[in-house]
Amino acid sequence: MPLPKQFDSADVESRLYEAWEKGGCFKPSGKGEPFCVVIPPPNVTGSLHMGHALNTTLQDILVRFERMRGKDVLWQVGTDHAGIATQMVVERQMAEKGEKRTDLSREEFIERVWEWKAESGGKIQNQFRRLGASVDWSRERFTMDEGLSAAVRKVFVQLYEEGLIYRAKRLVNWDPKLVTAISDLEVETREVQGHMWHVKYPLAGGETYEYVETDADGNETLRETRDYIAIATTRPETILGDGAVAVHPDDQRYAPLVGKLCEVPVGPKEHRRLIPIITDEYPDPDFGSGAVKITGAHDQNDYGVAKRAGIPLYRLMDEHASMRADGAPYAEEVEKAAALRDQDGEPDEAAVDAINLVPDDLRGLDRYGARWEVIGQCEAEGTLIRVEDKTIQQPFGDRSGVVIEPMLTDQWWVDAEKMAGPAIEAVRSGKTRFVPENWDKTYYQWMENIEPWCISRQLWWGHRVPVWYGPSLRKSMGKPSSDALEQWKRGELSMEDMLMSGEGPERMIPDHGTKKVFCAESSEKAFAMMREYYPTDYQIGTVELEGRSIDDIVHQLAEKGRPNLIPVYQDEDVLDTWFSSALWPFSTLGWPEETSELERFYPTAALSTAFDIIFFWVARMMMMGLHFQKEVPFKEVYIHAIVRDEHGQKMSKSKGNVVDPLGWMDTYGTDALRFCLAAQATQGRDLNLSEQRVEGYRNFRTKIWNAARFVEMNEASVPEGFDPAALKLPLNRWIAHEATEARAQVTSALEAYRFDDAAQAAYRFTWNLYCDWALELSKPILNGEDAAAKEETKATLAWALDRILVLLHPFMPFVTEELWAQTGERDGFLMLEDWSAPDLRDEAAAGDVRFAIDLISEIRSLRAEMNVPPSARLPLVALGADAETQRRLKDQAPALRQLARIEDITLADTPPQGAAQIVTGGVTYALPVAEHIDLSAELARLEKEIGKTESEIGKIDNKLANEKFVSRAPKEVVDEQHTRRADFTATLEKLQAAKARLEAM
RNA sequence: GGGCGCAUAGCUCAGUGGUAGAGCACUGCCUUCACACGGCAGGGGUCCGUGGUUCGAACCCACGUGCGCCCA
Repeated sequence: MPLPKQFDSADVESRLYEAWEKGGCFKPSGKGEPFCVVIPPPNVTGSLHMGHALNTTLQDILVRFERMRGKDVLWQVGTDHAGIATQMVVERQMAEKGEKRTDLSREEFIERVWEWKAESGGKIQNQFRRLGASVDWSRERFTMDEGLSAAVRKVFVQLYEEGLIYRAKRLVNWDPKLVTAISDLEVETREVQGHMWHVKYPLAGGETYEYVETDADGNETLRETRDYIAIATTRPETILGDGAVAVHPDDQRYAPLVGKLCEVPVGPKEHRRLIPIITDEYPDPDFGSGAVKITGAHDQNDYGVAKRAGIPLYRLMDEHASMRADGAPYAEEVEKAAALRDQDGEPDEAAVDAINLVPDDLRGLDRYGARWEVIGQCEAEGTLIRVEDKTIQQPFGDRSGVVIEPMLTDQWWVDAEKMAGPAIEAVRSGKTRFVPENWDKTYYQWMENIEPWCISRQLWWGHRVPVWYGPSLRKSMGKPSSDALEQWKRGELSMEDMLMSGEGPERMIPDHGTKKVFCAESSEKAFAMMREYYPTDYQIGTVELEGRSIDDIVHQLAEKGRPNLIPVYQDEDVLDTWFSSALWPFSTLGWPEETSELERFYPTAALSTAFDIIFFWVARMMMMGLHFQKEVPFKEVYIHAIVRDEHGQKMSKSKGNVVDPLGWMDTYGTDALRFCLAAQATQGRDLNLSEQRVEGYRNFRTKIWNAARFVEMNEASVPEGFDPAALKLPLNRWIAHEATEARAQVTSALEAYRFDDAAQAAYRFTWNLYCDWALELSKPILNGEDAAAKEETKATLAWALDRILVLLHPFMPFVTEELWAQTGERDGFLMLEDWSAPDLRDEAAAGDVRFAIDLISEIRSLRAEMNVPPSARLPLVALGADAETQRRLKDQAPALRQLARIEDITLADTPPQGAAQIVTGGVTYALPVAEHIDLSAELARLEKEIGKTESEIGKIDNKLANEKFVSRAPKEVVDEQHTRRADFTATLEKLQAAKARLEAM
């Protein structure tokens, strides 16, 4: 069946992908050197965007290349569970039916998420199939599947036991809409129009000072007596939680105030708090007033200052970023704050956090409502100096779209600093190498300044923190009297007194006021730990808090007459999705089981990803891999570009310039998109994607298709026992030579992750050598009389086409596989074909064919310039040709006749009358163009050639005249210049002779 | 403020000590029997600027200008 005229990408793509998968082509062969790549797991709710398309295409190119080279390739695929995104998707779905997550129990909700995943969670996987990704689907993993969850729990428990995971109160990015901590990655900082409010903080006790400003030369520009310090803030509502005012230690304006107290200028007048004026390197004397208010619980920078100076961190807001409404009336809370401040030593974090410094009238307002109230009060009191319009950087939650509130909360943390050491060392020592290598700087910079990693999220969907809490034990005097117990139940006796009222020997009893942590890989193990810990006469029961406090539960149990039942509960938080992704290179290979895959494929060979997740993912995989496997997770990290639109703009939904890769795949075919992405994947620069370029590569695909049709129409095929090393004709030996060169170029480019060079080398060989010259030069032979030459040429064309299919397969898997199937009797799939081929370089044959190519090109150029009609045939006269040239002319005569439309070829010592002349390869050729020749045009053309040649000779002469060049430059460079000069001079002489002959006419 | 980049043809980009390249776009010619998603030919460049190193700089170094991005 002949090849169809057109390649139908839609039909071929799905059919072939299925065939590959069915044929087991994506599975490791079990033979050869192991080569493993783990796919960066896409979000299970995600769909394919251009970044995925690029990353997946590049990986697939590498993987197909290595597979064809005979390596034992495992491309490990899977998705991550994307805690927030997935929970949101399911909640949105529920909302459509008028349901809320909290209508369900946690368990029921998680069940719903699994149902959603079963129905709709496979979208991006199918899109990977459309891209042609040769991943091993039989090993697909999901971060929430049983094995990966076991890995997560094991890692958590071990790190906890090693002290590398801990619970602490620190500042996090709090999303008040989603009501959870989120990672830096999920925070998008945007410039928005805002304001800067300048506010006076009166000095305590009405003190005054001389405020002096000077210019750069030290001249005084302002002097006044002030009884306040001015601060500037973009968030006036946080004034309520100020713990200090900070100035730069070198700022002379405020030097007299350091160590003094000033007044927080809002809240009821009679309860104004006094806060210290301190120094810190953070305030920029040139920014605002130079004095910065410090609200440690609601600002990253302030947090640092407060921590350094021991300033209390007053939390002002609740989980919805509304002003706190808990605690005692404001007057009492202020006193508590003052009492804590006056205590010696560091204030207790929890005690400070319990203090609510929001004045009674502002409690329950949202952040912005409170802001206007605060401004209003300042204005009324005259402490508002001025309001400045200002562009400010504001953090937004990328999923919720609301302003992120830096907030002090209790979270689980990984002590990343301790784990970073080996991860830094692994890159320094070259165990893991970044490509391009300058990305290691980004890695070092982050690793060396790494912050504790917040791993807990206040969600339901995810790996639940494997920690259970119960009361700790403390000593008691024995069993309390039943009277005391009754009194305690009625609330007439404190628990303490009740417990101490007992008689008999001392014993351990639960103290519900303090927590005991049980960290274990399963509830069973945790339960066993508890059983061990608690006295045998207590029962242990697991409860879900579901919004209740443990005190309430304890009380309820007591009321029900079950004081011997100890309620324990699991931590309600889940872990950051990145925590499970950090284990990806070994968890997907089966860890914690000791699998043969883990043994064989870890460390993996290469990781391909974009630079923006070096921090969030690459660095963390390095830390976890080194900690748990004692080896790096991958030997090389290829960092590819970010895909931008054709004008270099970042693609974003708001700009509306997002290109859907699937759309282009529909229009141009997957192969064209893949080739385009590879050809543009240069190192060290972003990738500006243009539709015209994809179109160009679609044309390239069509070109290959048509070349194959040409081969087919000539009934060319590779015969049994074909030996490309035994070819006779220069043309055939030449294309074998070029095929060898091309394969070498593509191979070394791919080994160096130079996808652009690899694509270009394959493109050039296919189009500019095979199609433009091999096929064209074959035509006179195929149409000629020499049967043996015909057979050899047909066989070679078919063989060379096969080489092209092999070479292009990693880039364009579909069209190449289809042609492979359609153009011969094949033993198997092209994708499993051997990449290697014998070295068939032959410079002599290459020289012969290049002679023809050069001469044909020169003649064509001359004809075009002389406006010789394409149909006209011209005789060619070689002037004083040497023996080799004569041989070549004889050999190449059919080619010259057909491709340069030469009539016949003769040798002469002097040119015929009225001939245009060209000089190439040291020989002058005359083309009697008689009726076509325009004498002056031909003279002008020759003069131009002469001018160019003279200028080249001039440049070389300058060099050679330079004594220092001759004496200091390497000999071969000098020799080369002599050779070049000789060549140019010979050409020049011949050109001048040609010109002289014309002038003589 | 700290860090990382980029600046080469109209556009998008390779090149990185010795001869300036590609693709696309552009111009002219050609429906020739694989392909007009094609063929042939052609035009087009102070390699951002200024210094320095060197026999020699688009390339190495310094400074400057402009533009990105990351961290704070």
